[in-house]
Amino acid sequence: MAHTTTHHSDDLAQRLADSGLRNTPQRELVYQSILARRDHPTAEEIFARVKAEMPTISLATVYNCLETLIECRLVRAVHFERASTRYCPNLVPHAHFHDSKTGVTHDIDLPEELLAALKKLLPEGYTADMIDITYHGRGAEKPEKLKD
Amino acid sequence: MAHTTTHHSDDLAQRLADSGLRNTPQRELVYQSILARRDHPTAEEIFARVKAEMPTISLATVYNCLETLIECRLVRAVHFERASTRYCPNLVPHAHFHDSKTGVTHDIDLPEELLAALKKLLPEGYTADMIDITYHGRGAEKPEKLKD
DNA sequence: CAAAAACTTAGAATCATTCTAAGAAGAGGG
DNA sequence: CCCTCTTCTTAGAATGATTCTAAGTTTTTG
Repeated sequence: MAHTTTHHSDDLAQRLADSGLRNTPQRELVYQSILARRDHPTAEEIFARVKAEMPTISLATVYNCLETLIECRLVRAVHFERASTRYCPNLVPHAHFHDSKTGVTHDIDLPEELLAALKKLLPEGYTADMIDITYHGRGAEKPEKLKD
Repeated sequence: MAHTTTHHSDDLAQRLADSGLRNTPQRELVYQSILARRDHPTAEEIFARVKAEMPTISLATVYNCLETLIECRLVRAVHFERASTRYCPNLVPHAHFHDSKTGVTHDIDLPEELLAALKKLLPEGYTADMIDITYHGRGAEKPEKLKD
């Protein structure tokens, strides 16, 4: 089996096939444009990069391709919870659990030592004013008496 | 010093005064409406609740009051990073550090044991598909060679 | 090749949020 | 009290990211 330098493209083709999806030039290009740099581009930025190679591509297609790549687990979306901002009077440091089935969010208390451990992961000279932690998952089948 | 049941209102008045801001019926009402329940309402939901008491209040005012409350550290915004979603090809579990000075985001590796510790905080029966961790703060004064 | 299915496209639509410009309300000084 | 300055509130317009729609293309399969 000959290995080429297009290793990641093979990944893409494989993953798409696994999901019963087609490999298209647009998907390939969007994927490559994300892999090309170790940054965190927005859809608009990706659109700009990709347009240089394929001037006819549309922004909608870029969004579509990104969604496909996320489905195939080749790319992660960073702030993907794009619903409305929510406001919270609980000022004790805590995390949020977002139930993807019900849409309900509730608070999870954070022990001091965990926060300390998280802060230790930062490189020298970096300081965190706050750490935003959100779990995404499912609650218990038999719902607890926790509220939104 | 006589303590009343309007403890939280006093908090508000105090905090506003500390920041050189006025205490208004709108700010009071928005604050009370968040304290009233232990949930995570959106601006629209707060608007709806508050409108019942003060039908002339506007959505813009609700947004303004919320911003004021956040300034005074009486309320937290949950998904406040409302810029564009960013996409990231790094599939190893990692956190993000968001530099509020430069707007730059970079990856922070997460040790397995820390993830395990986070998962242990969940109540019985809760499972997390993913945990989104974002630090907000400032990088080193002498910038490292880390990229966006 | 024909028909169905999967994709792409441009532009309209949506939704949360912010901006703008004008009007009200409170604080202080005379 | 009245004036003026500053702070707030308001309605509606504007913005910006994303999604939807409807039509056109490409691919696949029979």
